[in-house]
Amino acid sequence: MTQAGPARERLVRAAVEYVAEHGVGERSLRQFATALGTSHRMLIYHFGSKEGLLVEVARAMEQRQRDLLAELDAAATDGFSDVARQFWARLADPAMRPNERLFFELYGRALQGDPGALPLLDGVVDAWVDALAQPLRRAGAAPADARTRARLGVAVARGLLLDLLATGDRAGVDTAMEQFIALYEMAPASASAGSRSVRG
Amino acid sequence: MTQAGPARERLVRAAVEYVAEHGVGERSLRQFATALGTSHRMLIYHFGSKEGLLVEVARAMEQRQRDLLAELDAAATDGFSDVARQFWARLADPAMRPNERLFFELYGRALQGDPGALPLLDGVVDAWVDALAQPLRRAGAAPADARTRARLGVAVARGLLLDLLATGDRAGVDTAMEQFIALYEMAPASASAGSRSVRG
DNA sequence: TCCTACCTGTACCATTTGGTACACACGCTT
DNA sequence: AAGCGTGTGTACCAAATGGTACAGGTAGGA
Repeated sequence: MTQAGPARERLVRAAVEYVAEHGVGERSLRQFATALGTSHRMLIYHFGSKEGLLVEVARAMEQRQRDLLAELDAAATDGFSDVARQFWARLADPAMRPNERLFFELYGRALQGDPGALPLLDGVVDAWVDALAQPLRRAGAAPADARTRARLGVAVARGLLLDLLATGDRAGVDTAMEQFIALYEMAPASASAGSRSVRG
Repeated sequence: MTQAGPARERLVRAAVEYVAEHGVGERSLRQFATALGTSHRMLIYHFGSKEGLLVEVARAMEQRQRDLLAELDAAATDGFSDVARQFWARLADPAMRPNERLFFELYGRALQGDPGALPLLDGVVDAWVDALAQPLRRAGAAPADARTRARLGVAVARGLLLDLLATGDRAGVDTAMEQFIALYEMAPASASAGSRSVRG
């Protein structure tokens, strides 16, 4: 049904770029086709179905996320707080907003079971926790604590990005992020929680 | 074009309930109609258009959020950390997940400009920051710091809910939330950051 | 009784939807 | 030359889409 080849690769790249900028919305196969400079016939040929196209776009999005992360992790030199600050500055950069809008749109659809977006959920948390926990352990955190802290960090970043995308208040979210980072700098070195349980 | 009346109220309630459980997805006006026990003709009559229906659903969702918040705020007796724990326990409760799935689905659509979801963005951050900053000031925080801390708290809650909805790992997100709350308990009382800027 | 507001069903509309059938062209091997 | 994998255009399909026209029902007030 679906095909492989250079033409397909080109289409995937074009689709990711287009969708990042314009979103998925209620766009039809034909609308995608004309926007991508091809025909709906070709999209069916290469991806089998509309859903197949969206799955591919979602997968490619995941890959972009990972690439950005790897890039930043490789360039790390200073202490972890500074890495976090640089990381956040990259995420909050206006140039990234189309990507993040798409990310949250697909995330939301995936949570509702949309088969065209579900692949995005694969490791959408764990992959980042793994990648963030590593530098934290290097900075001296105990393994279990590093994972918890990484998980919290991912949540803070995503929550503040949701805020930023809705309000556009860069200064406000920057201040909040700075408070978060500063909290760890002020707290006792091994700020391990989790021994105390959250009550219902 | 659009009408007002008890029948409409009934439809809005039914629509919110249905959409909370099944999401918006690509559902057609007719699918909504039969699911709501009415005809697509009636939805057009009461809401003018499909989009009008979704706007109303989004508005009602916002209201539900506020109601939950007000309820918890009114019942507050202990220190803020305990209020936060109770609050989180409510948010993380499995019964709330359909609502939260819908919230994030609509949030994502709104970020992409979907006119049927845009009303959700109105005060989607500020209303919560206002409501959280108040008990924080009562607990002794300086006004500006209370707002920053509230904003960070909203981000943490939303980020961890995204995590929870994707992974289902209640224990993991609970631990992360507990670490976040504990951070403020361990840090110096007036943990005001923001004097230091995030570099680009 | 008539009027008006609210509510609803049937039938219909043009347009668009995702997907298919089929013919065809290119470049490469055999 | 023949065959093959890859790619593409045209034409078509049944089904579904959002929305409308129109007719009518029911209640209450004048």
